[in-house]
This record gives sequence, structure tokens and C-alpha cells, in this order.
Amino acid sequence: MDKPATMSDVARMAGVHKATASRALNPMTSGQVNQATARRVLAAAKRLRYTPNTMARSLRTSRSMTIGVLIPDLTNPLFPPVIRGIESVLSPHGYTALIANTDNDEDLEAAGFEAMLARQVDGFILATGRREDRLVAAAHTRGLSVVLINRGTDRPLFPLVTGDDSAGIAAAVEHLFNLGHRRLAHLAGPSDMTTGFVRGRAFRQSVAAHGLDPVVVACDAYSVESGRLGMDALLDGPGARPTGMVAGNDLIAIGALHAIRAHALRCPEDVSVVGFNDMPFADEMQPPLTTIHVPHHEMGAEAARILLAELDGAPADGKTVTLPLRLVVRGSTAPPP
Amino acid sequence: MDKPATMSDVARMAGVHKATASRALNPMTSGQVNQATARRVLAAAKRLRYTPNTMARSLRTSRSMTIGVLIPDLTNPLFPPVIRGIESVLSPHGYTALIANTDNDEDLEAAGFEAMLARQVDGFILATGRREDRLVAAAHTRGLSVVLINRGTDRPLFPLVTGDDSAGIAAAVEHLFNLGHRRLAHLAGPSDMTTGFVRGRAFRQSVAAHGLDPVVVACDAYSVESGRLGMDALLDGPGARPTGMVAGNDLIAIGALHAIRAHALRCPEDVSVVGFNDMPFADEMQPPLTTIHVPHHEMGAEAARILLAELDGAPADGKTVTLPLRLVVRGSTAPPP
DNA sequence: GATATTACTGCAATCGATTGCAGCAGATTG
DNA sequence: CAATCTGCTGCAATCGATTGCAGTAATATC
Repeated sequence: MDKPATMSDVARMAGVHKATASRALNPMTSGQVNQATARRVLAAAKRLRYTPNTMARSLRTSRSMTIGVLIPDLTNPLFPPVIRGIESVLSPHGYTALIANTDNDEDLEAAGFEAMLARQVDGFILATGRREDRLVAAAHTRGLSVVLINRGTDRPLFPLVTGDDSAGIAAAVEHLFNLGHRRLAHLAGPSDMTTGFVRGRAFRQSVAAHGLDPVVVACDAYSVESGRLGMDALLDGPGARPTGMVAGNDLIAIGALHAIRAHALRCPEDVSVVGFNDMPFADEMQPPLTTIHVPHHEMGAEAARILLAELDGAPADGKTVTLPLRLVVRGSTAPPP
Repeated sequence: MDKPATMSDVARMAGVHKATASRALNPMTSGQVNQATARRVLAAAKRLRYTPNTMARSLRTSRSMTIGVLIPDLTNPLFPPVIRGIESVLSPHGYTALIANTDNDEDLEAAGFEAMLARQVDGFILATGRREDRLVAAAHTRGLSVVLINRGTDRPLFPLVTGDDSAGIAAAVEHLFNLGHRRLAHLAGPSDMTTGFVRGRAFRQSVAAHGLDPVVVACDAYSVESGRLGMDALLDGPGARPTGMVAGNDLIAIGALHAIRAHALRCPEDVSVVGFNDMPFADEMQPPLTTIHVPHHEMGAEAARILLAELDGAPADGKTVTLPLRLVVRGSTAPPP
């Protein structure tokens, strides 16, 4: 019915100029106005249920108090906790997250990015990084505020918050080795992402360090389907069947479980599987997934903290924050047959 | 470095007034300007990488092309597909979804709602409805555009897109009955939500229709923990142990599985469990969950469609769109012991 | 008692885009 | 040839809030 009240309405009701009303309403400037006047304005604002028009404010201040968050795949259970971590830090500071899903598609990614720019977001948190990322490079030359999360770029242009992937993989390999496994394989994530690349490299090194021969199959996506295809290839391949498998992430691990079952094998009796991420419900899986736990919530929170600091003028170098990971042993690993 | 170009910059480069530039850039009004002029403007815009300032536009037009989406619990895997359904419809129309998570907390809910209003969202999609919902009632008196999703309100103030819960529950009961179960229980969702209420009622009716005595325990949240507590109560209770259980949703079902295991019982050998929602990875659970499949993506898409129609002037009555559901039989149900 | 200081408050410009209205040139009509 | 119309473009107001600057009144200082 009646349009929402504007500041002029509040000012009129309080009998002051809208400039005064503005100052009274803003905690930063309310010291500039007489206490009694301020109270009148506040009261009027409350009576009229005044809500500031964020658009108008942003237009004037050119700060939207909004952060753009680009997520490659929202249905990957890994990301909701990350988002909540981000929001948990942003909200208390008055910032809002604008979330977009990109389906891992570069065009959608660019479109989402531009849409956010048009909405004058103050900064970005990107979980969509690739090792060679045009979007990230462009953002850098444009002088935008960006924090990368989970996945980095080869050239460290922006701060990155990620898990200690190498240590995580090393722990996984160690675990399998200690169980007695000697034929170890890795279903790697896409090598154009730092996560896939780094984890793959760490796997080779860890396995080699035990004097064993690493077998690595690259999947072309972090998805159940890709994991299944990769494991199929591994099981149908020429070499001796591996008894221990480290997956690039939990989705790939789940796909691997499908392939194992399809080959009339059992996990963990015939093949042990270690996932990566400890996504929600990994412990409910069939079998419960042994995996590397990543502090998702904290990862999001830390990225948000860094971004806010950057918006406050902190230097924006390519520093990397590495969060410790931890192996969680559950039901998908056992001694080799 | 250089600030992004404004429309005045484009106009200057094209040698026209900014009003003309505005008309040339807008497909709706580009017919009003000479083709050659329009081309010049377009070219200038491209050269300057002009991006319209959404804030300024919204301020003038009072349409933000943004839809507020309130989600009670983003980490419930049920919601990401819903969100993608919403975005799949919104994006092609130039709308963006502003997503907020409310943790099922009424205060956070109100805060998120107000924050969105301040951002001038054009409409809302709420997945947070309660049977008596002050927020929804307030939105109605304020004349806002709202579509409810999944959960409705007792008084149908706004359109609602939901699954056919009664039929779903009936199918679940039928399934258990046909397997031979005669002692049936229901771990109901919170009764202050229509989903909990409707499913509970449907359960009682379906069971009674078979001449059996329904046992219903109400959980106070749609969560694993609440499900576990509810099932504990059921198993520790005085009556004969039920052999078949219908859960209010999949999370409750998972909690029930925990309780069953904690009582040294097995599912499905000792107790059969049917979930609700068929959330992602329900088929990967231990055991794979028999559940009622809900078309999440379609649900989100339909809600978005209705909202857009409403914003285009379609009447906004309290019509309910009921989507058909379907029982998916997997490993958590079997004949009674 | 004159001047300097302090404490508020108001004026008006500004952010960037949209749009009703008016103006102007050239084409059309009678 | 005058009158009308059509097609295009420019002017200026507007959306709602913020903020540098100036103005006023009251108080403090010498």
C-alpha cells in the first residue's frame, strides 16, 4: 500500500532537515547532532519503520556493502558450510554475500562476475579459480579486491585460503601404507586447478618416498560421474589392480565406490578408498568414508576476514593462508586382501 | 586504476547526450534513436567496457532486478538444488537471487528479510514459512510480492509451491504395509510447519485406513540430532517396538538410523525406515535410503516462474501448486523380522 | 563588551541512470 | 507555400541518501 518511508519523511516528522536526520541515523556521525534532536529523529524513524534505501546510499558512497561469492558447484556439499563461514564473518560487519553458482562453466563464471560488478560489489571471494584464470587476471589488472578460496592460481595475484593439501595427501598415503597397501593409485582432480595439481603432485611424491610406484588417473571434473569413469579405467586397465586408492575429493571417491561395486568388488575388503574434504554426510556413506577433513566453515570465515581487512586498506598481496587438515579414518579403508 | 566508465563517458565518446546513450543502450527504447547513432553508442560502450551501474538504475526505476531467497538451512542438501532451480529461471530474465540463510532462527529470519528489503528486492521466495508466520503476515500487509516454497502457512496469503506430501506419505505407508509391517511409527517434523503438520496428519490417516494404530513422535527440528532423539524415545518407550518407520524428512531418517544402530538393531532387518525428500546422496547412505522423491529443481523453478508472473502483474492469490512425488525404494526397507 | 570558539543545523551538490516533455529538422500533405 | 507530421535528440527533473561548506546561536575567553 503505502510506500516505505524515506529519510525526508523521517526528517519532516522530526522537524529537521534531512541532512540532520541522516547524521542522527548514522552511528558514525550521530555525535554531530544534539542528543535531543537525535532522539526525536530515531523515534520518528521507528514510528515510520524507516529502512534506509541501500541503493541510494551505495550510489552516493560507492560502497555497496556487498561481497560477491562465486561458487563452482553449489550442490557439492562442501560449499554450503563455506558459505556459512563467509556469512558468519560478513554479517556482523554489515556486509551481505551475493552468491552465484557457475556450474564450473567459464562463460557463466564471467557472466556472474560481470553481474556482480554491475551491482557494485565491494569485493569478491572466488572458489572458482583455475591455474590459468583469465577472470582472476582481469580482476587483478582492474584493481579489484579479491580473495581466492580453496583453489589458487599459478601466479599468486591475490590472497588464497586453502587447506594443506600436500600434508593431507601425505597423511592419506601414510595411512594406506601403514595398513599394508603397496599398490596405490590416485584419482586426481582436473589438473587445470591447483587442488588437482597439488594433490596429484603430493601423491606422487609421498608414494615415491615409500619406494613405491604411483599410479595416477586424471578425472576431468570433481564429480561422482568422473570418479566412476576414472575408477573404471583403473580397474579395466592393464596393470595390477591397486588395493589402495586416494581420491581427489569425496565426490570422486563416491564415484570410485560405484565402479568398485560394478566390478563385483568390495570396499574396503578388496579396495580401500580415501576421499578428500570430509564433506557433510561423508560419515553416513556406504561405507563411511575415510577422508581428509577440511575446516570448511573456518576456510570461508578466514577468506571473509582477509577480504574485509583488504577493504579496510590492508595490503592485498598474494599471501596464502594454509589451514591444517586431518585424516579421519572410517570404514572405507582396511588392510589389503 | 581507472574508474569504470559511466554513461556520460559513453555519451561523450559517441558525441551524444547521455539521454540518447541511455535510450540506445536499452533494447526497449533503442527504437527511438537513429540506427547509426545507436551503433556509435554501442561501439563506444564496448570500447569503454561500459557496465551500467545497477544501483543508479534501481534508484531511478525502483526495480532492483533482485529476488530475495530465504533458506532455513543451507547445509540441508535439499536446498542447493532448489536454489539452482530458482536461478535457472531468474537468470534468463535478468534477475539475480540474493540468498540468505536463517538457521531456522526467527530473529535471523527477520534480519535477513529487512536487509533484503533495504536492498530493494523486487520479491521474495521464502522457504522458511511457519504455520503462523509473522514475517509472512507482515509481508502480506505491506503488499510485497512473495512466493512460498515447500512450507506454507495456515492462511493461504501467498502462492505456495510444494510437493504432494499427503500422497507421498500415503505411498510410504502403503509400501511398508505391503512389505508386511503392522507396527508403524512416524517421526514427525515440527508441527508448527505445514510440512510437519500435513505429513503427520497424512500418516495418521493412512495408517488408520489400514485399520492400524499410528504412533507419532514429534521431533523439534528437521535435523539428524532431532531424529536420533526421537527414535531413541520411540525405542526406549513402553509400547511394542515399531518395525516400520516413516521419517519427517531424510535428516530425521538418518538420525533414526543412528539411534537404531545405537540400540544394537539393524536397518532394514529389524526396523525399516522411509525418509522424505530424496536429498542428494540419499542413495549413497548406509543403507541406501528408501525415501519420497521431491523434484527440488522443479520446485525452485516453478516458484520463480510464479513470482516473475506476479511481478508482471499476474494476480497474487494464495493458490497452491502441488508437485507430484514418487516413492523410491532402496535399501532401508524390507519385510519385518 | 567585543571577539573567538563551540555546537548544531541547513543548504545544495552529488552519485549514475531514466524519462516526460519540448524542440528542431526534414519530410509529407493539402 | 503553409501547415502538419514524423523521427530523432537534448534538457532537466528525479530517485534517496551523504557530506563539504556555510550559517546561526549560544557559550567561553580576554
